[in-house]
Amino acid sequence: MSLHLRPGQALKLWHDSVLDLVHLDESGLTVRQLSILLTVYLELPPHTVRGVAQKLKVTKPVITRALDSLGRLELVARRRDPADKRNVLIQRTVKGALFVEKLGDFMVSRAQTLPS
Amino acid sequence: MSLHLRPGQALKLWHDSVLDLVHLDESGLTVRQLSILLTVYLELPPHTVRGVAQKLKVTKPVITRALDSLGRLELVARRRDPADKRNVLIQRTVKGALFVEKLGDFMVSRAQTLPS
DNA sequence: CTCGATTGTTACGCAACCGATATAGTGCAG
DNA sequence: CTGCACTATATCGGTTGCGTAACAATCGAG
Repeated sequence: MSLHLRPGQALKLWHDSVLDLVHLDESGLTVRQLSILLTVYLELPPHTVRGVAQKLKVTKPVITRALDSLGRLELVARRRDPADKRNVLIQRTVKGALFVEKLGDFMVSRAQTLPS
Repeated sequence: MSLHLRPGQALKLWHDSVLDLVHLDESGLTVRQLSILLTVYLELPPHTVRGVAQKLKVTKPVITRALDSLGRLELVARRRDPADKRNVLIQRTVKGALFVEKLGDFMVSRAQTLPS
């Protein structure tokens, strides 16, 4: 089952959800950082700097710096890969999980108030 | 008709769309700037600095600076309100309209590929 | 006309981000 | 063991964003 959405509905949904996010004020976030966060919490582990960089099509330093920021906010954590110590595994945190969950709730809630 | 969406679906939809936006690389954008952009293009004019600031619950300088950036990108334009010259009216541009339209298309397209 | 209120902008000091490059640590083939 | 490939991070100069506070322009009541 594919979800049918008209452009106007889609944009309003995005707008409303982003507005909720801004109000949450945990929102010094960049679009890139948000993208990294969602990738880590929605896609299957393990996540490495290189892997995420490829997915977003940005350079590795961009990811490193974003992880610094997200780490400061305790939304993700870093751990060396014991198997290959060159790798850094990006891990989820309780705070990050709650944050992403809240984002999902916002969007679900906003979707219900969309005009037909 | 309200749109039914499960949290998992909603988050994946957000993730996929944001990823498209990042790839678009017009993506030095802040979440706040994106929020302003969508507000200007989805809500009924006129839009003033003060009005948008209230809606996002941020201070006016934040809006002024965001408009500087968005203006540099030609995604919005500014015009003095002839009726009350203290006001600045935030106006849409061709480039901005195309950009927002693309965002909507991304999201619609992504919605169709969501798992049930 | 005048003065207080309102609008948007600018100035300042600080922190964060960017791209590009250089570097340190690790793995692995030979 | 040696050298090369690969991972992530650190460093550099420059740009941009932030919050707070001061500011100029404009309106409108009295």
